[in-house]
Amino acid sequence: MALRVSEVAQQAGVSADAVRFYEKEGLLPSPPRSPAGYREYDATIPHRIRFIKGAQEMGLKLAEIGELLEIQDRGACPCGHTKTLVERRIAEIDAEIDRLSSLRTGLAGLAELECSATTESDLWACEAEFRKRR
Amino acid sequence: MALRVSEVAQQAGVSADAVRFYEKEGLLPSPPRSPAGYREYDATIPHRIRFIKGAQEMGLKLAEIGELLEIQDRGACPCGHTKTLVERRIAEIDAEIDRLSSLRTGLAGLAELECSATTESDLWACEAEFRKRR
DNA sequence: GTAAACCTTGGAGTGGACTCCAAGGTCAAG
DNA sequence: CTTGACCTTGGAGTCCACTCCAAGGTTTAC
Repeated sequence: MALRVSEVAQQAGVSADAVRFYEKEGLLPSPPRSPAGYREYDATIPHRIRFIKGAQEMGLKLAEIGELLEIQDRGACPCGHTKTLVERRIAEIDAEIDRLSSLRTGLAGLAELECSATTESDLWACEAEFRKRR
Repeated sequence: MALRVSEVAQQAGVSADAVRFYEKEGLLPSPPRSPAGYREYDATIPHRIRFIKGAQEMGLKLAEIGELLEIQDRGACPCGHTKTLVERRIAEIDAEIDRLSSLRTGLAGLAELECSATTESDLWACEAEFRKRR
C-alpha cells in the first residue's frame, strides 16, 4: 500500500534523490518508516511533488514554494501569499522580457553587419559598431 | 605610467578580484610585474575588460568570450566566430522570450482568479485552475 | 544461497562568475 | 617608526537545485 521513495519519484516524474532532497529542505514531510527504515509514502505525495514542479516551472524558487506549502500545511489558504509571489514573479518576467528584447535588437544589428575577415575589421570594431547602435 | 590592478579595475568598473580572476581564466594576459611583484598593466587593458563586460551583457559566457579573445590575440579576425556565437545567442533569447511570454500569460490568469481565503479555495485549487487554463 | 535490485546515510561535486579571507610583503606620508 | 593603504597568494564560500558516490543494510527472485 505504502509507496517507496523510487515509486513516488517515478509517479511524480523526478529522481529519488530529488524526493529525499525535498524532504531535507522541508518541502515534503518526513514519512513514516518501515521496520527496516525505508520511507513509506501515502498516495498524495506524488501530487504534492507535481505541485512543487508546477510552481517551479512558473519560476518560483524552492524556498518560496516551501513557504506556500508551510502556510497550506498549517491549514490556512496561502492564496493571498501566492498572489504576492505571483505578482512579483510577473514583474520579474516583464523586466526580463524587456531586457532580452533590447538585447535581441542589439545582437540582430550586430549579426547583420558586413564584418568580413579583412584586415581592419576586428572584434573591437564589431563592438564599437554595436555600441554606436544602442 | 603602469597601472596597478585596482586602478585598472576602477577604470573598467569591476573589482580588483575580478581582474585577477579574468587573468586566471585566461581572458587577460599575465602582465609584467614590478620588482615587488605587483602587476603592471598598460593603458589598453581597461578597454579589454570593458569589452569583456560588453560581451557578457549580450549574454555570452566567459568561456566564449575567451575563445573570441584568443582568436583575436593570434592576429585573426574573430568576426565569423563572433557571428556564430551571436546567432546562437539570438536563438536562445528567442526561445527564452517565448517561454517567458507563455509563462506570463499563465501567471497573469492565475493572479486574476477570485481565490479568496474561504474554506475550500486552497493552493491545490489554484493550481488545478492554473492547469485548466493552459 | 546468492545475486540483483532496492533502500539508508552523510558528504562531496556541478556550473558560473565571482567574492571574501588570511597571512604576509611593500610603499608613501607624517 | 609606525600607520594605513595598497599589493601578493591560495583557497574557501556564495547561490541554486540538485546529482553522484561510497559503504553499508534489506528484500525479492530464482
